[in-house]
Amino acid sequence: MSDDREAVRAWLMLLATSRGLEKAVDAGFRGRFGHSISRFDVLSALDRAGADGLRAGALTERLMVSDGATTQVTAPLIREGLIRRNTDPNDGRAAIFSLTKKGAKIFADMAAGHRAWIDDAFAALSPRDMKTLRRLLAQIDPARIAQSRKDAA
Amino acid sequence: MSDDREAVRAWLMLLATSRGLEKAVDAGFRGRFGHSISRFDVLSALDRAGADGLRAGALTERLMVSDGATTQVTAPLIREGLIRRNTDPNDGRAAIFSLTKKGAKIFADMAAGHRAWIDDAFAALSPRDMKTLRRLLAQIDPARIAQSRKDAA
DNA sequence: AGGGATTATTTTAGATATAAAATATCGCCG
DNA sequence: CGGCGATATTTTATATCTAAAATAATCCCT
Repeated sequence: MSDDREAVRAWLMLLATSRGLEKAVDAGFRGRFGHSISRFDVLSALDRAGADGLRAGALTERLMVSDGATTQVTAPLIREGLIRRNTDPNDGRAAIFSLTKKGAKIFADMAAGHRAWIDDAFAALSPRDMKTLRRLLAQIDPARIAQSRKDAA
Repeated sequence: MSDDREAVRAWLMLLATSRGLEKAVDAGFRGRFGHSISRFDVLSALDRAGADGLRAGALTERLMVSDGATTQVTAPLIREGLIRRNTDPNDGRAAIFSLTKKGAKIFADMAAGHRAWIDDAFAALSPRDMKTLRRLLAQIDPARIAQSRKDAA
């Protein structure tokens, strides 16, 4: 094991940057659209999925949250008519979520704002820097922690 | 504005990596010590502050959370005797939090686990990579978002 | 010194997350 | 074809977080 703490320092900085950006983006969405970043994530996933929509399980996977969270975050979006929830005709257990026309329109506006904010925050980085950043991030592997914990047990 | 979406792609990756690590570390702390990552952050801040401890406001600042969250996250740590809360003798409004001997001991154990987990997760990166990563992260500026939002208003 | 503005923190109300229990439906085996 | 284990989702009980109201103590001006 190395004697310094380069990895911990990098991790603390990664966490601070991510939290800072997340808060700023969330504040932006709430202020301009009255929706949280979590709801934007839902709209984004459903927008990508297209007309077929996504089953609750698939949506949960893309959002990286628990099943319960998906049920809860979709509820206000349904109430406001941005997304709809249908039961799969082939499987009565499955729920299928999809964007409404209204939801698609609002998502487009939110995505444009999001894009502009992120471009601002990353303005100091060159395209090459951003590629390097992605390459480095790709090498970080959270799964190794769970593995290491299992080995220790 | 650039025509591609390099910044958004980098941001999404940054967010996913940060969330993944945060969840893995939190699960590690909960499983091995019965404490959340938030509580670890409190112990860490107080450990650095030393015997003098930190006022509630200073602690809030270091944790990057709201005042209310600080009150709430410290409560169970006080109940379990890991930290203590004293009123500043020179200012009856101010609360001063500091580590107890028991808290310092538990923090040392948690910090060792944390260090090992992070080293594992970052194992694929060279020390030079980690310096590069920190340099790139340092150039990302969430404050530009708030600024940009204000300008637009 | 008295009293209102300021400052420090806690409390409260509401949003969002998780884990686990509950509910509902499906699919298959005998 | 009837029932039981597996699967999909929701509900419930907690844990945290934020924003704003409430509480408490200090500062400072006249």
